[in-house]
Amino acid sequence: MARTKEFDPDAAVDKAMEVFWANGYAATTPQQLVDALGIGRGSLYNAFTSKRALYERALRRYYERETVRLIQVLDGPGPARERLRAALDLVIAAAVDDRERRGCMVTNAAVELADRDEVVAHLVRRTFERQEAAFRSTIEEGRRGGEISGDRDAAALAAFFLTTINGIRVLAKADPDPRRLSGLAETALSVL
Amino acid sequence: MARTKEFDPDAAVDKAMEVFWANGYAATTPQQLVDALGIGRGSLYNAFTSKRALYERALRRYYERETVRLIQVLDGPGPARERLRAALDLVIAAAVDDRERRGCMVTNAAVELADRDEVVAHLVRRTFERQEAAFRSTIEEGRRGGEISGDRDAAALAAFFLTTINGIRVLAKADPDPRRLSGLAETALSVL
DNA sequence: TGTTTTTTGTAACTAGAGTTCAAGAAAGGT
DNA sequence: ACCTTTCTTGAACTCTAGTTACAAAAAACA
Repeated sequence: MARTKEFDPDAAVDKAMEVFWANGYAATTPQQLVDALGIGRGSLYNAFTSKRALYERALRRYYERETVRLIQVLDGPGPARERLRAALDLVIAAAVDDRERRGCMVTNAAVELADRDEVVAHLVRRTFERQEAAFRSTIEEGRRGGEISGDRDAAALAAFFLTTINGIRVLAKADPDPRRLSGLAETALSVL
Repeated sequence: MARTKEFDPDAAVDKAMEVFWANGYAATTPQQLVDALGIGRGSLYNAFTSKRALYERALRRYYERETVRLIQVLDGPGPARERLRAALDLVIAAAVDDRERRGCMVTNAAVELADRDEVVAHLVRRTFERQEAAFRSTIEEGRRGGEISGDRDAAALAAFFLTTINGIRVLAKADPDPRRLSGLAETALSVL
């Protein structure tokens, strides 16, 4: 019938994700992609159509791979308050361990592209919505269990936490100081 | 002695600032700059050396022009608490009124370049530090006046507000909904 | 008015971006 | 074994980025 692909497209998207994540969209060149994926230019374009299309797949992959981790922590077991803390700690740990300071690819996409690319904007919004929803249900649980008092509504608090993690990612780009970032988490949690 | 420039370099930097602000660094082309500044390529490079150098000047100009507004509000008259609210409102109003969703050029620079460009990182840090300092002294004033109770230290709160405004700017890139953003300010202020 | 110095506009240049294409190679069905 | 199809490689192509070179012009001042 037909020749079979010599590379694994799924693995290739993972590698492309790393490149775009580290460099952003505009600053990434086809050459970098070719080098990182270890395939020829022809195969690259045959398999992925265009830089733009590959970026989109990479961003979706990032969502599946990285973004869910936050949600898993929030949806996990344990007291709601501790889960919220764990979620912030996860974001901080990711920023601190990130030697190249690539940050979060969704945050990066939001800032670099969301204002000019409707598809990217949509993807970013979707990601934010899911994270926000996870924050929200955790807060609601904590409220029901009497663990979280306060009177502020859960939706507002969820949006607030989403803002906080994005703010942390921006600050960490300039100054990924663990102590400073931990203090931020502490302060943010005090709204509860 | 020598011929004089036909264009105003200061005004040119302002225009360059607008272009970089709207498009980011990598996505901005010399052609766009030439068009926006209304000068020839020769003059552009004669006066500003390189795209990179012009970007740096544009970013510094942005700091002088836009960033001080926040600080002015915080350093202004009135009760500390109201000044903090006014500062958040300023950020939100800027985001909402920003039809092109260019966001804040410093936030954009932080995300796009701070991880690879030490000079930009330094500029961003400097900007953040000043804003943070303004938040801090406002909080300390409020504390002294008994207006702001709480026990959390002013430095931590200032860093927290800095995080919040950057988070707001990221969210606004994807979804600049005034109501949502106002709720965020409300929630953030409740830490006091 | 001439000299000097800098600007200006335009052309030119190199490098690489982003993509396409032609020719051969593997896979599998008949 | 052959045919078809899809893959691979690598060269090739176009276009523009980013910068430089240069000749003409124009302002300042002697």
